[in-house]
Formats: sequence, structure tokens, C-alpha cells
Amino acid sequence: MQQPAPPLAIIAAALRRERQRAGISLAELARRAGLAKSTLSQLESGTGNPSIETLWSLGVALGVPFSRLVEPPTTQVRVIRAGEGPRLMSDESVYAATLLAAGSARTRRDLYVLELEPSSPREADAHLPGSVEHFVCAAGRIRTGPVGEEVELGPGDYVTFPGDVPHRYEALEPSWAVLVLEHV
Amino acid sequence: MQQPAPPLAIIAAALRRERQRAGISLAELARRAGLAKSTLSQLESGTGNPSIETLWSLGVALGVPFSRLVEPPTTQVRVIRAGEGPRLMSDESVYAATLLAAGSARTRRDLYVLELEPSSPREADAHLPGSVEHFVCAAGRIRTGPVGEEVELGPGDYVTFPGDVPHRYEALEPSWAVLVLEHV
DNA sequence: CGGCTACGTTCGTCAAACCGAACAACCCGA
DNA sequence: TCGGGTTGTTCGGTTTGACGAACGTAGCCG
Repeated sequence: MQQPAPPLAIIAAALRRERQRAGISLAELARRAGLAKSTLSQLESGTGNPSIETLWSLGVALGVPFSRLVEPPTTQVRVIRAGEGPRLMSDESVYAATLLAAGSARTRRDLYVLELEPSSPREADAHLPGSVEHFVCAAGRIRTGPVGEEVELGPGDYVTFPGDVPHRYEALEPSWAVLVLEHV
Repeated sequence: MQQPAPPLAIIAAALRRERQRAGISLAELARRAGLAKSTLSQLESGTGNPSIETLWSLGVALGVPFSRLVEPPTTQVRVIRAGEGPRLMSDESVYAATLLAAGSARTRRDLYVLELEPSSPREADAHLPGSVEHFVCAAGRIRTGPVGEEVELGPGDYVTFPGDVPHRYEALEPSWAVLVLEHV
């Protein structure tokens, strides 16, 4: 029920992890959160006991819910083309739902909207071990997937692949997509 | 994703609410948490800005998870319009990601693609308690949300609302959407 | 090389969170 | 009408979290 662990170490680790996930420096995060660099440095090192307002502003600056900062952290490519996949709740013709991926407990899933402009492929470094990406192309055309196993997606297409290996995003035209990043 | 509300008032209300629910006096709670009565009194009155350790000890003494003291009591309808929301990883101009909802452990999230044809609103019964729906309109126009609190979405718009109350889906034109159904 | 910028850390100072005690208000029994 | 027991609040004093300015380091460019 309650986390018995001392929260300070968890907060310190969470701050570092989330900051690196956002890809910003300590100074940049301190600036966005309106804090002094020294304060943030001490927090990430496990020294100190932040006030609620301090930690709150960090959560806002990181775009992360407050609870993420205090709670302990608890390869195959599969494509489902638009119109394929198991249809559910189709008893009403005006309505069709396709189950793309069923969730399991103990994993966290972050929901993103991605906007991509045509360019050379963007390389993404491997995320934490065990992470999985779920990718639904909403508009445009996108090539994505692990390096060497990219697939091309059109509107409504879905692909899932491991997130803990290097992978690419490449928009063939202005595109956007919904991404669910699943990790432990 | 983040609560824009000032957390101090929420904490003050949550402390008083949980303490009265536990049926103990302010002095008794202060004693169990190892704090001074004065400290707790100021916290419940909304004055002051507790440290993490202080609030943590109160959560332990009350027997409630930490997050209950900092998060607003109920999940409401929240809309993030296309282009709004915290942008991440925007250092490369060809690439923009918007965090819509950050996941927490211990919940399951099922990922759907919904196709809807224009019709009268489709009523959906309440799901299991604690379920939350995340809805991203991919194309068309969709009105959805809890009954009486529907919002209209265009491509790229995002809305989240409780899934454990009756809610509606209504396509104003042929539409499709990505739905993440989150439940415990 | 020197100059510049950004990174993260350590230091001294100040405001504030926290404490302890004293405080008014209330309820009960003597 | 006294105590003695609550309740929750307000008052000085001390500890400490947050700040700003330094620091050492690393990279990049002229």
C-alpha cells in the first residue's frame, strides 16, 4: 500500500531518469522550473529534502505527473494494417474498434502525439531495457522500426517493436502519429 | 498532464479530509507522524510548504498512499488541443513529441483504434471503477466524453475522462481515433 | 594557445519550515 | 464555579532548504 522506502533516494533517481529521458541538462531543467542549479544538483545527488512546491515545479517542467517522481519504479516487429486486426464491438455498424495491444500490469505506458516532417531518418537511441513502442500512424506516411527492420505505415496502420534497441523514425511526408511507449 | 492548480490548497484539503476520515484529532495525527502540532495546523490551513519527508510521514501515519495527498480527488475531463501540451525532444525541428499522459505502474492499458460513422450518439456503459479513457482523434470530428461533459475533437486533439461513468461517442463525420483504455 | 560557452558541483548567506511552549475555547465531572 | 482534560491556534527560537556566486571541467572556435 504505502511505499516503505525512504523517498529521498527514489526522488533523486527519478529526477535524474526523467531529466535524461527529456534530454535536457541540469541547468536547463533548473531554469524551466525556476530553481537554482545548486538546488537541483543536491536533489539529484540524494542530498536534501525538497519542499512540495519545489518538487511540483520540477514535475511541471518535466511534463511528468507528480506521482512519477515519488513512486518507486515499478524482438519482433508486428504490423496491423488499417482495417486488419480483430474487430470488437462491431455489432453496431457505425462503430468499429480494433484491439491493437492488450495491457499488462506492472508496466507503464506513456502516451504521445508525434509530429514529424520529412527528413533523413532520425535515429533513436535504445531506451531502457524492456521497453516496447506502439505506433499508430494518424496521417502521412512514416517509415519506422528497429534499424534494418523498418516498415512503412499509412494512416491507420499500427506497428509495435522493441524500444530497447536502436530504431528509426522517418517521415516520407508531413505526418503525425500516436505513440505509446511502454516500459517497466 | 499536470495539474495546474496550486498544490498547497489541494494538500491542505486532502490532509483535513483524510484525517477526519480516520477520525483522529490534529494533535493525535501530529504525534503519530512525529511532527509538531503547529506544523500540521499550518499545513491544514493552507499556510506553509511542507517538505517531502514531512508530507511522507503524514501519509504513513494516515495509512494512505502518498499520491492521495497531492492529487486532486477526482479525474475530470481534460482536453489537450492539437499543438498544445508540453513539447519534448524538440531540439530537432523535424520532430516534435507531445506527452499526453504519463503512465503509472500497476495499471493496465489497452490500445485500440476506433472507427466511427456519423450517427446518433452511442452510449457506453460505465466500465470498471478506476478506469480512465484516453482518446486521440486521428481524422474527422468526434464528440465524446462523460454524459453532459462532451467535448468536440478534431484531428490531433486529445481528451481524457473517467471511464467508470456513463459516456458517449458521436462521430460528426466519418472518423477514426486511437483509444487507450486504462484500468486497474 | 586564449577566449568563450555550457556542464555540474561546492560554498556562504538568508528566508522559511519546523519545533516547543504558551494560548483561547470548549466539554465534563466535582 | 472551579479544576483537568480535550480541541486547534498563534508566538519566539532554531534548524535547514533554497538561493546566488563562485568553482573546476570539458568542449568548441579563432
